[in-house]
Amino acid sequence: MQSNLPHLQSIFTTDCVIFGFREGELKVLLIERNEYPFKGWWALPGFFVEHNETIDDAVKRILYEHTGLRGIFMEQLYTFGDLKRHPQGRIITVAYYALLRLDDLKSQPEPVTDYARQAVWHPLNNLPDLAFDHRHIIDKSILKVRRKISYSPIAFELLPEKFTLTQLQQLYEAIWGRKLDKRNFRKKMLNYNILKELPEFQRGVSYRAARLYKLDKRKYAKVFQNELTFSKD
Amino acid sequence: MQSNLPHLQSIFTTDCVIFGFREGELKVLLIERNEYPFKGWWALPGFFVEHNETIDDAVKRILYEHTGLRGIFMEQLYTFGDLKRHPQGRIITVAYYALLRLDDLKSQPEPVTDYARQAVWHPLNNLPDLAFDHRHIIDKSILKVRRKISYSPIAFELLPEKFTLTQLQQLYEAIWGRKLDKRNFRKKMLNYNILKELPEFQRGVSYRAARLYKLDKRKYAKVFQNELTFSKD
DNA sequence: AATATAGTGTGTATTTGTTACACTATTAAA
DNA sequence: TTTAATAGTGTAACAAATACACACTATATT
Repeated sequence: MQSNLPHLQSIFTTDCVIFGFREGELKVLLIERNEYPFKGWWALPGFFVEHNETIDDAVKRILYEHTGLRGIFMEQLYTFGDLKRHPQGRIITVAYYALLRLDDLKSQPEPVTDYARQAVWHPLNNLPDLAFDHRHIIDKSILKVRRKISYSPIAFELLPEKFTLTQLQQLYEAIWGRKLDKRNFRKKMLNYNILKELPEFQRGVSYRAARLYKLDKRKYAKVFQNELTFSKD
Repeated sequence: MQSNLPHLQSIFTTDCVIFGFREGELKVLLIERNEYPFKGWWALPGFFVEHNETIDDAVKRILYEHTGLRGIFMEQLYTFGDLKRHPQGRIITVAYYALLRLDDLKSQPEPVTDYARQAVWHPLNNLPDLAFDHRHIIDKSILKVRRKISYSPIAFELLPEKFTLTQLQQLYEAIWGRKLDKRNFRKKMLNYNILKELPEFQRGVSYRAARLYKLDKRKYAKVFQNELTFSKD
């Protein structure tokens, strides 16, 4: 079936917007392309989808290659099929976004693939020019994440297992791009009843020791039964 | 580029969940397939995407072929790429949903295409068995529409230009599958400030003449600047 | 002609959620 | 030990969502 109908054949790829959070700001993992077109440009990690491979599987592969991790939160974003998005003909891309705990990374990401010269975390607010329509894809991802964290607290996927409420608030502020009221934020978060207060405190980061919390996954699942996808199989 | 890399070639299609609203219930347009596989089964209208055609364009084509109308509200839903969704090999489908004013239809839909034997509006609550994973696609569409009408009043796309608040409420009730309080519904809708009260009344439908409203498109656009896509170019 | 019915139409009280706002306790660094 | 930075806490005003009860009218049935 693959070869009979050449005018119906299409090549397609996935591109993945991988978000991380560090130093109070959102980061995106970009690769420097080592292939034409756009050789030397920054781009989203992504690759072709094989004809015997699920799209999800292709994304999981890309995530693993770039992070060495499995079980990363990921979700399909949108499929882009403009005729001119790729200079060499119409290539469709199914874009995903993923949320990553940067603390889980052992080291700086080193791309296993050879289509990339390097992979670097870029602050979202200061992105270089990007290949193809990748800037557009990132913008669309942010909008999605922004909307989604207001009805499903996926933000936790960006934090270490144990976190302070201040960290959580800074994360929301980074995603929404505006300051939040500390007391109101805490009230609301604790009212969700999905956080477990830990006996421990975080020391050394700030002047005063800060209470640590972690996500209560049972209650979390109860309240937000939206099927969240993770890149582990 | 199309023929060099056979293992990267995939065939893909779009499938379109076309919703309508009549007699107080949501309807979905289904076709009876005239081709194998699943010949004789009910399925979503959809077709192959040509390699020199935008996905949006393919959907617009399908919408026009089945309704004779342009300018229908449509939005991309999700891209399905399971290996087993099509018995003859992996065919990716980009699913869209569309909202249609049934009153705009001149006549019963007659498929121009010959892959369909007939096209029939089915009540959403009583669907036949469907080909492929089309049932799954429909379910996902409903969830999307349900969520979307709470933050963006796309429901108007299903109503005639002039409508009563009762009709609007019945539509919301059909989409959400639950009764709403009449007074609260009216209050909320009128508070959006996107409805224009008409001097006219609707007679003959109910015992009492009912006030007609129409959408104030300027204010609507101001408040909900979410890029809504319509199938006109 | 009387009556039942289904639909339209309106206001208020209650609850719930959102926002605004200021001080003390603790720790680190000078 | 003094200074500066951050953690942590409660309440009042306001806005929004919800619950709730009744009056009116056109039509259909008896």
